Amino acid sequence: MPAQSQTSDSSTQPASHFIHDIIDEDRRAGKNGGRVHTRFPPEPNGYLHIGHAKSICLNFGTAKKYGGLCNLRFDDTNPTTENPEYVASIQNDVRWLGFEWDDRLFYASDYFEKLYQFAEHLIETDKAYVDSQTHEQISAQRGDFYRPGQDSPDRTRAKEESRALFRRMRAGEFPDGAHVLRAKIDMRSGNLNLRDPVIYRIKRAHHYRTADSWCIYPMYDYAHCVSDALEGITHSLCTLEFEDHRPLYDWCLDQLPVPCHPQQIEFARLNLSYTVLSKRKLLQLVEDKLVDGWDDPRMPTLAGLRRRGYTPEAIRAFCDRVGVGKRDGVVDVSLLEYHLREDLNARAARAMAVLRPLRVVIENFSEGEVLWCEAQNHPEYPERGSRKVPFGRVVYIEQDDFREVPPKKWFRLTVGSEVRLRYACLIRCHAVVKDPATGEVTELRCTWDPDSRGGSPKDGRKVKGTLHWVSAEHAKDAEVRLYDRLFSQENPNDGDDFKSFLNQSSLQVLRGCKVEPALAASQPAELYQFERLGYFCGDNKDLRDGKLVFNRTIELRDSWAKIEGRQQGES
RNA sequence: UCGGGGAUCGUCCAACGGCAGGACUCCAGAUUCUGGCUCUGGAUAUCUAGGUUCGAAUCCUAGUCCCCGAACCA
Repeated sequence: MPAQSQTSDSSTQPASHFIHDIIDEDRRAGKNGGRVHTRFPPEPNGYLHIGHAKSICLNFGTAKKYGGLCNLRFDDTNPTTENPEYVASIQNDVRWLGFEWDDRLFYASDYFEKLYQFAEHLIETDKAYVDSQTHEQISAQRGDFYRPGQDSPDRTRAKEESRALFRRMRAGEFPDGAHVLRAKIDMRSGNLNLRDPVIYRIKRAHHYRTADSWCIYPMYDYAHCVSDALEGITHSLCTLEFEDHRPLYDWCLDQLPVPCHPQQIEFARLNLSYTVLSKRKLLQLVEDKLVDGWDDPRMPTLAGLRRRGYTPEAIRAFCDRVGVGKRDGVVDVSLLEYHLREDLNARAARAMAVLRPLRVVIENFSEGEVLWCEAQNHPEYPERGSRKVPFGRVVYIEQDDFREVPPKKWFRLTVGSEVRLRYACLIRCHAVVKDPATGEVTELRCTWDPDSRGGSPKDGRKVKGTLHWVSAEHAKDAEVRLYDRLFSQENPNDGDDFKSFLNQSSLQVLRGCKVEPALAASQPAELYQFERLGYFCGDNKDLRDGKLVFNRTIELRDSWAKIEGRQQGES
């Protein structure tokens, strides 16, 4: 059985929720002929993040559940912020997450001509007019939360005149901002979105797909609902902030001869503790060089999570567990980490690596002799085989696994104590060698028990501590990047400036780490558990040309750190 | 002070007039050649006040609090 199938992908049948209740009811009533067709509609103005993953899983997952389809559509109606790099990254990320749109890749910009014709239809039916006032005049007339708006003097403009002006807008006869096309709805509505919203503006900007063929561009509220209808979408799922756009969504479709009228349903977007999930803020981190690009392993982008070592299965399981509701809240990042560890524990091959090496000399072990130790690749899956790890007279252990003055409940190494070197043997420490200048421990002098070859002593005595180690003679050098959460505050969105909550030690680069020789063959993005430390992966950019670079995806749970932390709290 | 939403363990999600349940987190223990994994046990919640009902998280009334909304952004 391939290792892949033994992982913990729990994405078989996602949990039900209020949206599926609505769809169940629609199907019972025979709406849309029982058909379910959704869409994921990103704007290509940034990289996808874990919040988008929730929407992707919802949209593609809903289609799958009901035997329907889900389109990928780029909502590219604002040429000033969008570009092909984002289009490419989004497609790459959706595929990586495990979803496929087949031949249903669409762009709102593909509908520009149709959108334009529908706009003329609105003018013909007296449902839209060209307003020639300034931006300031229009916004002053909009009123506010407490006062109704006032009709524009152009609201009663003859439709022939509006039509002529609109055509001249398209033809490029006016400068940016000279005119706009507005829907004629209700300037006194309590819903500001219905106070004659602008649906077309003049904007001389080069569009990454339509180049310079247009100088007028449709606005979201108008373009989105029509795009949905043109694609035969049945359920248009979006986030809560669009709730009071729904009357406008419905209004537009009610005025136009579109093939169908999709139902917009809003759900709560994902928020995660200790991070920010807004494209604006993420873009700032990138532009201000506070992180190393959109795929920095500390970023909550899918590209960043991928480089960090997250798997699509872990992210999907997380999105499924988070659920779908209408309350906006903040999901604890520990839930994400739980699903990550659950998947990685099943998936990752075990290996030994020493991050902060401490030299250990086994005095009664012959110089030049090598003991080849049989080490399992995965203790829970013996069928994944084992490897031979060389052991010699000099090995490295983790500095942190030795204490001259052991705290309570310490069962690692100290002078006089005995520990197991995993898969190798038992050793006992007799003496420490210190740097005379600094007093720093530089070497341990130990002896081994030849009757404990493989790690199990012949007399069956119990040894509580087991350490990971690497033979000095055979070790490979590696760079290891230790990542921690990007923000030190649980909700970095709370204060005045989210950047002031950046965790100053979110990245620690360790050089001169010692890894077991088998790791020399590791590949970019390959996942490991470095025993007793955590999950690591080969960096997908910098692991190359024989240079070993590993990213720490996440630490193992560390109950010793808790005990010790508590002890220190008590003293 | 307008319009739209929302209030259930610390967190997220269920319960759709009939025993408030699950997951994460936390705590205690068992097991262990990873202080990992696994297993067992435990702690913690219906915003408030009235009402309807044999029975209310759920229905009604009145409050309170939170979120979103005044781009020619999406």
